[in-house]
Amino acid sequence: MTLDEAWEILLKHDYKRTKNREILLRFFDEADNYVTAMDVRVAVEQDNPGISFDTIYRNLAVFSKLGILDETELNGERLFRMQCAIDHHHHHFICTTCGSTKPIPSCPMDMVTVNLSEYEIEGHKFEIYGRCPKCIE
Amino acid sequence: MTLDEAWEILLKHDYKRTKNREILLRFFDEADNYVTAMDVRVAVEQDNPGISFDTIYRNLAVFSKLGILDETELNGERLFRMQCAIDHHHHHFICTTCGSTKPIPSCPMDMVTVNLSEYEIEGHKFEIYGRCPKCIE
DNA sequence: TAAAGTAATCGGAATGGTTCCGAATTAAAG
DNA sequence: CTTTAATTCGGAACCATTCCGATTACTTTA
Repeated sequence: MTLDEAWEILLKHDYKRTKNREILLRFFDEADNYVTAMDVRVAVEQDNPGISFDTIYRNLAVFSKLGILDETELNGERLFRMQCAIDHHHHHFICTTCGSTKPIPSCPMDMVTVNLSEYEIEGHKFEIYGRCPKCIE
Repeated sequence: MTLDEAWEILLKHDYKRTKNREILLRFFDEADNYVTAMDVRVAVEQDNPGISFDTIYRNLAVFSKLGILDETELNGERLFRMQCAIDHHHHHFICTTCGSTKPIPSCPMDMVTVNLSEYEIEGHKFEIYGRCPKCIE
């Protein structure tokens, strides 16, 4: 997802164009790993040294809700990254060392044979964890 | 997994047979939903009113490490349940309201076509979330 | 472009789940 | 029965996250 697409979504939902949101989005636009709120805090320090965690978490939650960011969890920490540009639904391998990802084009939901017709499905999660080539060395 | 099997594993790894472990295992043996540490605390109150969270978490971590319990995470909370008796590897639908589960026999790892040969795979997660028939009403 | 209204931000305090710590207790081995 | 090491307790500490009241910054409207 590009910066412009993100802003388009935000403005459409009546969120204002603020300096902090621009800083956050720019950061995620360049990073392509999953990062924590603390990572974000450190990374945007030169742009806004006094940015509060309240602001970070509040906006990350908004971005996540609107589908601008992807969110997952590892060892009790929340991780965020820019939503992939790839148009069709897919999943990821996630490096547990650096947070980098590799897309997995297929979705296991297509192959689930169990009868869940009486169940109300809200979502699903498929992720492969490990170490990427760079982090193995 | 039965109580006896759990104890067999624990003793084999030189963990002692204590009252608290027995209480915890008995509880998980009867419950078949994913529960939080707080749920455990409340549930075992009559057996040991003064049981500390330290004891609960410490033992749950041991059980989880030894494969006696299954562990997952939902909305920032850790959830535990007795490891399934089903012998072959599988996954679960998890009710976000009551924590009950339904097995999904297939594993998406069998169908992943992406080349991950240069990656070191540590694990994977496939879960479907939603509401079970009982909780829909 | 000034004023008004509302959203967003800040700093710090509060929260909630989890872990740590030293002292006391308990299980297993000798 | 003693000894030794693991386990437990209670409470403090920790850490990520959220809440709060006061302040600041957008956007709209005139």
